[in-house]
Amino acid sequence: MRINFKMKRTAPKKISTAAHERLASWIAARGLKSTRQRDLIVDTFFSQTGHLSVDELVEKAKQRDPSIGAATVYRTMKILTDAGLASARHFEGGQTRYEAALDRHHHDHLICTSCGNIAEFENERIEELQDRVAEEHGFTVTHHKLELYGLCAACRQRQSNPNRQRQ
Amino acid sequence: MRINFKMKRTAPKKISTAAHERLASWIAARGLKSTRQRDLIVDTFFSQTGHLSVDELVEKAKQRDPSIGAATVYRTMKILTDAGLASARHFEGGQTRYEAALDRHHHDHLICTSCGNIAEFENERIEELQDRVAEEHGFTVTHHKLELYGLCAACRQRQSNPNRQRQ
DNA sequence: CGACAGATGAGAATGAGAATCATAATCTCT
DNA sequence: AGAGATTATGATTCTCATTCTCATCTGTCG
Repeated sequence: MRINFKMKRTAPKKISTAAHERLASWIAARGLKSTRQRDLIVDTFFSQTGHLSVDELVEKAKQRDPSIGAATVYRTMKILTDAGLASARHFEGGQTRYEAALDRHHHDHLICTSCGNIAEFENERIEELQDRVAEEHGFTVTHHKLELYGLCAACRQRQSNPNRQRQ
Repeated sequence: MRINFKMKRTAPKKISTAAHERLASWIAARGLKSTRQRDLIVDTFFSQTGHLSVDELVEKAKQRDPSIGAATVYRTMKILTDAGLASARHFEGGQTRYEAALDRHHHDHLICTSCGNIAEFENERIEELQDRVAEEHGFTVTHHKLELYGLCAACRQRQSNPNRQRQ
């Protein structure tokens, strides 16, 4: 199954200065350097919403500076992830996707296999049950992955009314 | 995180003739052919327990017939999957792992990130909650992925008693 | 400024898996 | 059993995401 994920366009996001500050101290704390490219990529990332692939990020970054290399984007996203400012997700489809993680609660995902739309949800009850299951098996859970794949409302509609809404 | 998954050694499995029969009719039904290699690979797969990577299968198969090619193992596992006799899992670590699927209930997984041990569980309540969540978001779920990562009992013990049990 | 550690970009390397292709094996029909 | 048609095999190549390498460049700190 080859899915063409698209971004979810939800609330507009203000470019968080908190993120920049946290990144700055993270970088300073371990002798890394602050560079033009890094800033540009970070800026680009935080000015988008949704779950971005590296490819998409590279494309957006190159619009601002065509000399940006893909390797740098990979490297930068790794730093952001390590600093807790982004989190990497591995949905079906083979690419890693990143989402902003600053001050975000843990959440899981609903993914439309038709249009690639990604919705998020939290469910405390499910988490509790997971912990209980783990406990019963003697496991200590460090992280988990819960992804629900299927059709979003729009795509279900489209499939049951195939005569309308064809591109 | 690079995890070295190992097989879970649970109940011994008798080499299911039911599986062979089902495969035979599947193969017959679509004009495929029954070959020595295919049989060998299928046999090898069903004589193992747990969640096997293609690599591991290739290795085991080559022990019986060194001329077996990796491509054939990939192809055969795809056929088994299509026939509903195996199911492919994509845990962290990058490789696809296959488990026998004949007459098996749906289940999810607990994965030890230290020793690679994989335990299985079913939880009807979690499934119900997932469906409810999906419904609230207008999604129709076709499949899902629930994986709990952490330390199994043995590895937790080992880590809290680091002076014992070091290799 | 100057040295040096860290960063960059291009391209090569990697690894899992799919595709290709010439050859080989199997099935069907008689 | 033999022929012909078709599928399978194994080696190799290809793809794709990601990482690595390396020569060069750039912050940073004294």
